[in-house]
Order: sequence, then C-alpha cells, then structure tokens
Amino acid sequence: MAKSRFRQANLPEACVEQALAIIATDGVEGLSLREVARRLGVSHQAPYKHYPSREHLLAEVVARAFAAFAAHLDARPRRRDPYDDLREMGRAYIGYALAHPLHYRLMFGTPLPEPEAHPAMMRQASHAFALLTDAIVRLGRDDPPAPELDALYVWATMHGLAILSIMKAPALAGARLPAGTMDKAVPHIIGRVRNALLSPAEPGQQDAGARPPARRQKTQAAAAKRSPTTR
Amino acid sequence: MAKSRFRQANLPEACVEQALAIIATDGVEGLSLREVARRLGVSHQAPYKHYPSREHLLAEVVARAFAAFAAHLDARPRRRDPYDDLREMGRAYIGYALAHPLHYRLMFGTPLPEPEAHPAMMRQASHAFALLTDAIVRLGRDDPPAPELDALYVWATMHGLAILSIMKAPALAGARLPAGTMDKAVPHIIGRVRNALLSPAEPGQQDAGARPPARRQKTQAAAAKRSPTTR
DNA sequence: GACCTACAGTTGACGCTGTCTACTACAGGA
DNA sequence: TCCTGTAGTAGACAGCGTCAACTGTAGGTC
Repeated sequence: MAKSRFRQANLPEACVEQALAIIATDGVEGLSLREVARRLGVSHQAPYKHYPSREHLLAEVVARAFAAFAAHLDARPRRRDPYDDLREMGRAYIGYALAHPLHYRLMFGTPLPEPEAHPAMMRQASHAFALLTDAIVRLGRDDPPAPELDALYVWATMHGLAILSIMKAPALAGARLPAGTMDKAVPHIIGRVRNALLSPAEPGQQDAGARPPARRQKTQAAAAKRSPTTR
Repeated sequence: MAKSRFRQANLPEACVEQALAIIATDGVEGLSLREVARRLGVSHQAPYKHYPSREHLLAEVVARAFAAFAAHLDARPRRRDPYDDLREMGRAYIGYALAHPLHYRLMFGTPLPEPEAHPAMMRQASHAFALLTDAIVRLGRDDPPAPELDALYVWATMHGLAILSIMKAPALAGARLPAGTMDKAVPHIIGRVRNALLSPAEPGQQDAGARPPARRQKTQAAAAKRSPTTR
C-alpha cells in the first residue's frame, strides 16, 4: 500500500467524497474538479490522473448515490404483510428523497453521463430497482400481470411523488393546493397505489393503441403520436 | 415597433427562441448566453440588456416550455367519459415528454431558478397543473376525497412514468425488464391509475396507524403486528 | 435647431471552468 | 544502474458568466 507519495492517502476515494459533499450543498452544477482539488489541497490536475473527465467522476458519484439509496431502502423496517412492506418501502423512498434532495436529483433528475459508458453506475442503479421489483413480486397476487409493469408503476409513482415533494409542488400549483397537502400526499398516494395493485388488472387497460386491427376509430391522433418511437 | 436600430427586430424574443432551440438539441446545460448572442449575430453582452442574468432568461424559457406543455395537454382529443378523458390526458402527457424530452426535463428535472423570484414562470406552471386537476375533478366520484390529493397522485404517476421513459428505464433496471416493456407501460399504468381512482379512498391510507376497516383479502393478519412507528 | 436623457448596442476585462501538454519525482523490476 | 510506469506538479488555452466603460441613436424638452 501507500503507493502515493504525497499528502493524499487515497486520492480517488477522497475525490468522490468531496464531490458528494459539494453536490449535497451546491447541487450537481456546483461540482467542479478544480474545487475538488482545491478542497483536497492538490493541484487542479491531480484528479485527472484518476478520472479522465468530470463525467467519469460524476458517474462514480452517481454510482455511490445509487448504492446509498439502495442501502437506505434495504434498511427499511420489514413487515410480514407484503402490502405493509410496500408501504414501508414507499416511506423509505420518499424519506430518502426529502433527506437528500440534491443526491436524489443527481440520480434521477440530471442527464446521466452516457449510461452505457459507465456500467458500474448502471449496476448500482439496477440493484436499487431490483429491491422495488422484489417487493412487488412478493405481493404474489393471484392475478399474474407482468410484475415488471407493476414495478414500473410503483417506481414511477414513488419517483413522481418524490420529485413533486422536492420541487415543493404547492408552489408549482399556485394557490390550488391547500397548506398541508404535501404532508397528506405520501400516505394518500401510497394508499392509492395499494388500491390499484389490489384491484385486478383489467383487459381494457391494454388500451386502444395496443389493440391491433379492430375498431380504429378516431384515434388517428394517438397513432400519429406513437409512430416516432422516441423523440 | 422597430425600436431597435440594428439587426434584431426583437432581441428579447429572439433570445428565447434561440435558447429553446439550444436546449432542444443540447439540453439545458448547453445553454449559454454567449452562444445565444453568437447565433443572433450580436455581441456577447447584448442579451444582458434584456435579461439580467442567465437565470432570468432560463426562467422565461421555462415559462414558455410550461405554456407549450399546457397547450399540448389542452389540445388532446376530448372524450365524453371522464375516465377516457383522463386516459387521453395521460397519453398526451407522456407523448409530450417523449417528443420533447429535453424541454420536459427543463420543466421538471432541473433546479428551477428560484421559483418565487419568477412569478410569470410559476403562473404557467400552475396553469398546466390546473388542467390536470380539472380532469380529476371532472371525474366527480361520489366519495369526495380531496381532489387535489388525487391530482397530485395522477401528476406524480404521469411524471414518474415520463421520466422513466426518458431515462430508458430498461437500461436502468438492467436485464430485468423484457424488451417492449416500456411500450406496454403507458396503458398499463394508466389502467392502474384508473383502478386506484375508482376504488374508494379508505381511511387506512391516511397512515399506518389508522384502521383499515375492510381489507380485500387475506391480508388482515398484518394489521395486528403493525407498530405505531409512523416515522 | 440645440440639448439632454434613456436605451440598446459595443468592446474589454476578470475570474471561473474543463482539458491539453509538458515537466518532475519516485517505485519497482530488469 | 538503468528503464519504465505512475502520480503528482505547473502552465496554457478557450469558453463561460458577469462587471465596467464606452458609443450611437430616438425621443422629449428648452
């Protein structure tokens, strides 16, 4: 050990720690490799010996954030009843987002640095998602809709709620949201999700678009919207 | 008209247009006042005569993005049945997010420039939210839970789905999501939301401590061991 | 018409950033 | 002993936001 000769025992690790600290106070756009170097008392080029670019350091930081997030979800109080467990999961999810809003935004709110170029980051992300999927699968309902679709549903709802909370949705919604709405929102929405998962998936929800040939009526607008697969 | 003496007929407006164009291709972090000025053939300081800082131009751009978003939602195909109408709303919502991912991210994914400092921006944002709330209220269900809570629920779900779609959730979730999952996700999730809104709001969802009077199936056992750690 | 002021534009400078290049000093193996 | 790789340094460059000072014109007032 002790390969490095100067002041930093482990510069790559120290860079990640400082980057996380900067992001926690200033947000991701406040992160600069020069500031990291300054805080560590090394030259402005030292971090580049370990991270080829700002993006690479950021990818490492995002991976850590995902890992911490997954650990937080994993450390939630466990319940026997799978729906209660899902409720705990939701509470833990929102709790983390509110406790570390800038880290949360880092994971889900910023254009990730080229996901496929940073497999370690993606591995941590998919682990966090796996926790959620497992909680869904554990519901073990008799109607067997694709559990990954419900995992997406729960994930989307949790994430949306987290972001709206962080954004202080009442401000966004103007005077339309009475005071205290956000406090009630988490249990209300988790209850809604529970109801949604309890009621059986009905065929109608596969939607007019998925239904191939029959009854093409006045939905041509939707079809036009769908044709460009993305963007 | 024609107050300006040089090449730009309406520099403030032209700045917003160029900023939107830059964001649509490079994302919000690619926006620079100097690039805007360069594209307009004016000096790098000209935009500052109309926008005191980058933040102020960004706030104007966000306001336009919200206005365009609201217009898109408003232009959706209308349905008599309020649930069908909500479905159209969801489709329009996701359609916009996928068609203009960087503009969508601009609205919901970036730290907004000091919301309370830019009232015009907030006005556009709350208008978009109002469209959603109206669609919820129009459901006119007999159980009258706070409609704003359900509006938040729908908004959160739509937003979460939009972001997960933009982020290409299958990549995030690793190999766990079979191909084609995202295509099925929108109708599936909208169906789930419909189910959630159809089933009555039960008191149990107000928190873990409260009594759920009528469980659907075999999940009663869990209620007994639920501790009052509402956290 | 002469003058003044406000405004919309200009140029130049400052410190910040990421990143390229070149240099240095040490460790470890041949 | 020499060579090579590694982890650090220093300097330079262009691009960024923003501050300051300057310029030229439109419009109103004497």
